Amino acid sequence: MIPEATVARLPVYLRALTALAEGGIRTCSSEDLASAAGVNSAKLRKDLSYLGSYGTRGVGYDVDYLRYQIAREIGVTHDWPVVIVGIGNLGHALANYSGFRSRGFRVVALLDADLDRTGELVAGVPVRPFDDLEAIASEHAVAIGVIATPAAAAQDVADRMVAAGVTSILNFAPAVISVPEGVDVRKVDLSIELQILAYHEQRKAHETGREVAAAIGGDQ
Amino acid sequence: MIPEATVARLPVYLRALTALAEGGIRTCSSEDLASAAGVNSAKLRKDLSYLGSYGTRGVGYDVDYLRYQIAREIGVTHDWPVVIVGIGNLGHALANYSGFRSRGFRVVALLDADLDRTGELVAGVPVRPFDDLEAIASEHAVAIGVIATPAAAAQDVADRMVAAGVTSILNFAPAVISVPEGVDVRKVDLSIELQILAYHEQRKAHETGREVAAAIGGDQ
DNA sequence: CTCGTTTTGTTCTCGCGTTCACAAACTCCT
DNA sequence: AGGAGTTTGTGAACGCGAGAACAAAACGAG
Repeated sequence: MIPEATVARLPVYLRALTALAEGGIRTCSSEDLASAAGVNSAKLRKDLSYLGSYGTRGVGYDVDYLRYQIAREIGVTHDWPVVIVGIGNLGHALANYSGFRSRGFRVVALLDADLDRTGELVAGVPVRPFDDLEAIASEHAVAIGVIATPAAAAQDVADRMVAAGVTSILNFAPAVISVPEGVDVRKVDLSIELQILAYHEQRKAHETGREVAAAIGGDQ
Repeated sequence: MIPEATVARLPVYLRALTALAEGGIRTCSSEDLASAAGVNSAKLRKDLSYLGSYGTRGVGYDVDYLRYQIAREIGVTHDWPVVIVGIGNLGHALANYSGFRSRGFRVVALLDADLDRTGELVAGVPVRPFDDLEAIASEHAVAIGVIATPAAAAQDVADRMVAAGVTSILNFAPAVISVPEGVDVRKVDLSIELQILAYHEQRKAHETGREVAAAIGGDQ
């Protein structure tokens, strides 16, 4: 059993290894890979040790071999079919995102509740009515769904996805969705990320403000 | 000092409180708010206790009051100016995202290195050359920048942002960027999120596969 | 005023994740 | 072959966050 924190970093290592491979590098030390991935080398080695012993002491890791082992562990040696629901601005961006195709995912359908959009081509894939979800999910054995709808629709979409056999959901809608046991949900929320930055930014401003105040006003 | 894990949840509470307020609810218990935010009530109360004692025992929390206190703590009682660099599909989506404006952020500029885009209006804001970064940053006192460029450009953009006085960066490019001490970076990576889901999906498939194998093959 | 009910704020314990530090193992050079 | 130099894999210590459990405080009924 691989710890969740490690699982979340494996894709980062995979990307770093791919970058190294594209740079023509065939072997790397844990130090090299760690700095490419933005973590420290002890953590990297421990993470990799959960997968097995794929390195050679005194030498390092074979880039291609390790890359394959991580890809296999994550499960992206073959493509996963994915449906995207909600073809607004974000849905468009996701459909066009080339990183999906190149990293183990294939967008098999774009769905939107707005029937005026039906037939529109986005990134070469036609938009279809949301009601086609069940047919598409069973036809392509879709296990992963992406929600890019407004918040109000998110729970309904999630329910329908689960009923259609989807067991992993990536939710971009700014809403908390509840799903049955056994279904995984990951949430990406743009404005929450910004608010977290704002908090730290405010603290920095406070700090300097205090320093300035102290410098000007002295110790009153 | 508020723990980082708590800081990351405050925006979720803020959003849940806003939803409750819009539903006309003026008072709520920790249990109510916790379920709206998708956490358990003990954790919620502990998180809120870091801010102060804003509840009333036996009664609960005043929705508007608590909302203001959290907004103040996060620092979104006033708007933060934000620049977005890279107006591709994702940049478009971000510029159009209404959640920014309504949650304490104001997009003051859209920048793109491709001069053919200059002047194009996106969500009412004109696209300007990337070289205007310094002028815009100092004019509007921009502290927060968003990177929505391809991976190859991310580090350069980050360096320029830091030089222009940006001290918080939200990075959507699939690349690790390094910044000096004192600059905060948060990373949002779409394909990494999907890969994490893929890992769990594969494990589920394995599980059922084993169960099926066991059911068919017996205990050999 | 007193007692029972409700709900917060806080203490305590447990488990996970991170990091340090080092032994084991491999290469290279002499 | 042997020793010096590298680098991995892992055991142990430490710190942080999650959750349970409870005491303190407010409210309302009689």
